[in-house]
This record gives sequence, structure tokens and C-alpha cells, in this order.
Amino acid sequence: MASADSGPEPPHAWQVQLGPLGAFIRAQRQLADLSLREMAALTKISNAYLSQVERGLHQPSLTVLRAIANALGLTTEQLLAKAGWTQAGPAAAPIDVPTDSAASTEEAIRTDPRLTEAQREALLGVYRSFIEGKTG
Amino acid sequence: MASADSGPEPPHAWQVQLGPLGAFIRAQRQLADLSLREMAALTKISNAYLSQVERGLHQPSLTVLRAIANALGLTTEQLLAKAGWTQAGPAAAPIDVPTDSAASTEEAIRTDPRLTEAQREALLGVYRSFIEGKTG
DNA sequence: CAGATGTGATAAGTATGTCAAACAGCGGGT
DNA sequence: ACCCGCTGTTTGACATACTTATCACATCTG
Repeated sequence: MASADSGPEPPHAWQVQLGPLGAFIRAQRQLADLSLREMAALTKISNAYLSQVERGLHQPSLTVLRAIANALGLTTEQLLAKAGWTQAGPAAAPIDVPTDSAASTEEAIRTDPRLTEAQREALLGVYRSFIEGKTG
Repeated sequence: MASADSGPEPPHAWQVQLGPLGAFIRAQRQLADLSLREMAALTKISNAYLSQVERGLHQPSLTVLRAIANALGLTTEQLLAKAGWTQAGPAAAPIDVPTDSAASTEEAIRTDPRLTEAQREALLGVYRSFIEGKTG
């Protein structure tokens, strides 16, 4: 764990949000019960770089993203969506369809004072990805 | 058009097919009646690099690909499809249970009926990593 | 024929992604 | 205690994406 990572935001401001992407990848990897090195073996990508990607320190290339999606049994599109690629066309809501029915966890995350704004977004993104599709 | 590209294969063999992607981009650009420099102005990407991408000499990054899609009025998915990176494969596990409520975020996650056990652990892991070091 | 202006292609340089190796922390065995 | 194997993280070096500047070939202008 590095030394007291007090800065939730990466030093650089990317054009895409890396936080949610990294958190999502990490969550999915843990869901699959994989260590960084195991996933590295699956993806042919170094564990070091995977770690950096999960922590939002780097923007993975398409090749890497695809390998990760493959290893985790996800589609590339799912990862791209997390990478902020949801290019809402002429008419599409960005990310605002929480379906406030029985959204106690979402509410808890939203109002959690311990989380920074970026963390809140990331956590919500992961949570929504888990329960996505079954709204109501 | 300078050289009627008689050599179909780029000197390098990439992990993904760049030929189709570059050809598609070039075709779309010409359809939009844009020169390389005009497209460079739209995308904020150098015309030189755009030329290389169109000829399949380089693998464009996420940022570049998105800018290109934007400039051409395409969706990123269309570009990805041309790049041969769209893989089908659903990855969803349906779970349904009644609802409950909770106070703290951890408690909310723990009692969230929508989450599987593995998802719960993963989400808690992410959450704890965010607030790690702080009192719980 | 010179000189604009527009095109695609190339060269050299900078920025950034990626890796191999070494690091610190943790639990278990001999 | 030490050593082993595991976890995630960091460092330093390299490969690649990307930029800036320039070149060569066209087409138009006078």
C-alpha cells in the first residue's frame, strides 16, 4: 500500500476518467478470485502495469484493455464504458438513471462523508456494474 | 493519394489488424470531404500521425481513436468494430432478492440483497481501499 | 516559368505506455 | 529467529505512441 495515499486524484488530469475504470477492473479481478500475477499470466501483461492501471495511474492501451476484458470474461465494450467511452450520441443520458427504487446502497455511498467525489463516482460505478440490468 | 497502396501488409505485424481500421478511417474522412489537415484541426492530432494511422503504421490510443470518431461523426463502437475489437459475450449473473436498508456504507453493502457474496466482498474491498487508514 | 496553396509522406524529437526486477508486508513451516 | 511463497507496489530502462517541423508532389495563379 504505498505510503498513506492521501491524494485520490492522480497527479495528471487525463482526458478520460481512470479512477472508475481502475476500480472496476480491480473489483472484477477480485470477483474472479485472481491475484495480479495470475491475471498478468492470463493477459500476458506485467503485474506491475496492471497494478498501475487498477490504481488509475495509467491509461491502458486498447490491446491491454482487450486482454483484460478477455481474462475477466467481460466484453471490451463494458470496459470501454468504464473508461469513460460511453460516447452518448445525440440523445442519451450520461449516467443518471439510478432507478431510485430500493437504492439504499447507492444512497449510502452518495452520502458517505469519508469518500471523495472521485471515489464516490468510482464506487458507484462498480456497484452499478454489479447490479446492472436488473432495475426493478 | 500518392501511392495506390499495393502493399497490403504493414511492415510490422500487430496483435490486431490495423489495416481495416486505417482504411475505414481514411474512407470515412474522404466521405466527409476532409483533408488530413482539416481532420487534424478537428481532432487536435497532427496530420502526420493521422496519416500513419490511416496507413496502418501505428495503433492509435484511446484518446486518439475517440477524437477521430468524434471528428468523423461516428461512434467509437463503429471504429472498434472496424478494428476487429468488438467481441460478443454476455457476462451477467442475474440475482434477485428482496430489499432492506442500512445505515453506514459498509452495512449497506453487506446487506444489499442485489449483490452476490463475491460481489459483496469485492465491493467492500474497493470501499475499504478508499477509506483505508481512516477510522472505521 | 516563378510563386502560392493544398495534398500526403518523412525525420527527429518528446511524451507516455509497458516491462523486468527489486522492494516491503504478511502468513506459514523447517 | 530465519526462510519460503504469496500479496501488491515501486523503480529504472526501454518500446511505442504522438508532436513539431519539414519535404516532395501536385494544381492553380499571374
